[in-house]
Amino acid sequence: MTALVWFTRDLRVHDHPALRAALDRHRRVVPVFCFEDRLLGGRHASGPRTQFLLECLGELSSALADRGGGLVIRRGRAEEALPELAAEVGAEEVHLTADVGPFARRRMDALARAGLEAVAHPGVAVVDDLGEVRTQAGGPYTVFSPFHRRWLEEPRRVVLGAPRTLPPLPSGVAKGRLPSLESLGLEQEVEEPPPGGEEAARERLSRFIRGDLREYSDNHDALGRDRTSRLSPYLHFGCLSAREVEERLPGGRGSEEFRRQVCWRDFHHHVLLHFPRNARSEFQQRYRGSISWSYAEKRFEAWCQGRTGFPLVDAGMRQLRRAGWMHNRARLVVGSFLTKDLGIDWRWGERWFMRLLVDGDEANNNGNWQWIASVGTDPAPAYRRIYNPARHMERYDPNGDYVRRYVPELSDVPDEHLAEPWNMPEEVQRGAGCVIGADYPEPIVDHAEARREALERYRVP
DNA sequence: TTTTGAGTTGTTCGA
DNA sequence: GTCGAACAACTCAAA
Repeated sequence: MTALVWFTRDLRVHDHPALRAALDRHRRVVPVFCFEDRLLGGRHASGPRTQFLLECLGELSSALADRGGGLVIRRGRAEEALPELAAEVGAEEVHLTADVGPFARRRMDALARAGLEAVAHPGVAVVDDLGEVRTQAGGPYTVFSPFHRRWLEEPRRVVLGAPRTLPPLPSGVAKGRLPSLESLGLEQEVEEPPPGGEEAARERLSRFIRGDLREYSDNHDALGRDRTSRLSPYLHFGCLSAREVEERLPGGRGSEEFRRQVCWRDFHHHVLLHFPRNARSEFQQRYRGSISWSYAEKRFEAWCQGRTGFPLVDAGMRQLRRAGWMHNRARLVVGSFLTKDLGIDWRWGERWFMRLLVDGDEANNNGNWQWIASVGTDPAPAYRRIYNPARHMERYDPNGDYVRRYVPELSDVPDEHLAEPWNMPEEVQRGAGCVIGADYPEPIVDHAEARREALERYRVP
């Protein structure tokens, strides 16, 4: 008996329930990854993320080969390529890790229609059956805190080790080759991307647990220090299982806080599972079609390029361009700025993030964009989510380390003018080599005025 | 069914 | 500079 193991966003050998189940039940196991043009060229296409994916796959392939097996690479629609491969190797079922997005779920249905039995296993979230976490009334949760309380009580599965050995691939099966990024029609737009792969992921997790986790509660919001885990890309592609991450937390205040952040990931996945239409429209019905979003392209472009004239916003956006990643606190500030100060449709911001973020994840990205746009699951009123970039800089980047790292024009601006450089007297501007309007942009909006207009927009009957 | 407590991460204004 | 109040009433989830 032969089975396929279809890898999607679970690119690891440790703690992999689908792989383990296939090995337990079948003598021959054929691991496969399928490049889908729909994903590579669709609205979530991304050069940086695909490059990261290629690195993960290269390493996964070696890890499987080191254990006696291998990874088959195919190109095309899964519901065509997988039944084809199944026929080649005489497999009747395919094991995979269940996912929550609308696309992943449609794809799984298509596979069933194509006549290949698909067996889904847990492995993306911490909790096994996210859809079955229910309120007492039997419905899905839409507020984080009650979800979190319940989530802490949910049963957990046992963390699995990596298999020691794997059966060899059937002789004669075409293994296929990893494509190059260029051949996929994509380019690496990011200068300093994180390295992909399970090894890098496990190394980073260990380092985080030994180091910054202890002081995580106090430091995770400090932009200049940047003591976050940076595990998000690895969690997105499943180089690490979220369940194993949780299991390895040693306890204590930092662990509690970090675990709560991991719970947000499960929460966003839970919400998207139950409300797939969120992928395209507002979770809150009262805001669907009732807010007149701006589509001002020049302003959007200024935001994308980090040239808004607000140092913290620009630093965040340039970090995204440079690293394919942005500090969470900065994501909130740039998100608030785009949707509240510029009044631009949150979907534009969501799309730009998906293009550059190595950790770009439909559930998390959509959930967080809707949250900061005040159209999602956040119960707080919009006026509490209009962030002042200057106040945020004073609070979370008081020495300007973060801003100066990513906005070099401002390196010599004195601390007291860094949050609002447009208020610098002219001779100070010249002294700092930063003339506003020449070396660094004028602010593209007046925040106080933009705030008043935003409050108007959200005043929906 | 009704009631009750609570809701990630704020900002501004005026005393 | 510091502090408390206002922002605007609403909906979720559990008891």
